[in-house]
Amino acid sequence: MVRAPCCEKMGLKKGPWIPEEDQILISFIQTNGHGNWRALPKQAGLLRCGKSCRLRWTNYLRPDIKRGNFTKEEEETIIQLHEMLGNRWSAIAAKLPGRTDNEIKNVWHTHLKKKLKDYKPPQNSKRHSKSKNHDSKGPTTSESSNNSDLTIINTQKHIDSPVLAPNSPQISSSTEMSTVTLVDDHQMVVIKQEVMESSEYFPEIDESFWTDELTTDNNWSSTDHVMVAANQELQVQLPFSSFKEENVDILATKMEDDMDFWYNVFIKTDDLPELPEF
DNA sequence: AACTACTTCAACCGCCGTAAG
DNA sequence: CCTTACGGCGGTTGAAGTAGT
Repeated sequence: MVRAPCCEKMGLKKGPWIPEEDQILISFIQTNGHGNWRALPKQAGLLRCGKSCRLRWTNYLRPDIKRGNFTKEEEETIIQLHEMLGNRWSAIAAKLPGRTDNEIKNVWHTHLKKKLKDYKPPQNSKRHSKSKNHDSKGPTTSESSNNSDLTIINTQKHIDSPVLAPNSPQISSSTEMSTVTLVDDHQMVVIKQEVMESSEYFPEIDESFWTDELTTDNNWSSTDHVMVAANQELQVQLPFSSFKEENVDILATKMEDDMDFWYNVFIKTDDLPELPEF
């Protein structure tokens, strides 16, 4: 299949949009919508190709676009989602209301990629012992709100060998270091750090290690930060429970900075009940 | 002030999936 | 089944802005 280039026709303008063009496009879409992008510029009287119009609208003129710098929470969400989804910018953008895939892509390439270089834990490598001083880090728990969607049920339940909850369905996913399991009719997720020896990374574990509450993103995606240590089990109450087993995907990704490591827990389902509006 | 190097980000390009004929 | 048209996506570009010398 060979297609003619979008703006092959002579006379179609390229390059930056001027305010007059923006106004024409906005007015036209407000009045007529944008059913057919290809036909739109002609109908609106714009010397642009449909593709250019669509891009201008979706990336810049749409009324629900959020302007300004990305918040720390947004940046963290992008990092987490990118770890999970890769360069699927539109999928990432779908979790960040008001942000466009283009914007996210730019932020990733200009800021976050660099940031992550210093930030990301080495893959598949045993780490050296580290300090147990956890008071300063953990993923922005200090900025978390009280409207967390997830609730920690219990923490610091020491287990010596891999144990799954008795009624655990056959839903689990694991990273190289952890097991994540849905239990109790999918109302709870159990994250277990295993394989490593606790003494290697956490010679002593005290109360201060655990987060008191989970952070919440500005979207429902249940991307939350959960501290879970070697051979420790953590149960987290999910904010919903009526999804179907086969549609649920859970992933715990290990994150690390120079003081701590923790897990970001992603719970993904296409079968969501009503979600809170943000 | 002038020049260069670097960064940012809006916009373009080309490919892909899908629907329609 | 094949072809075509379209919307959407991710990669890339280059102009504009900023920082450094």
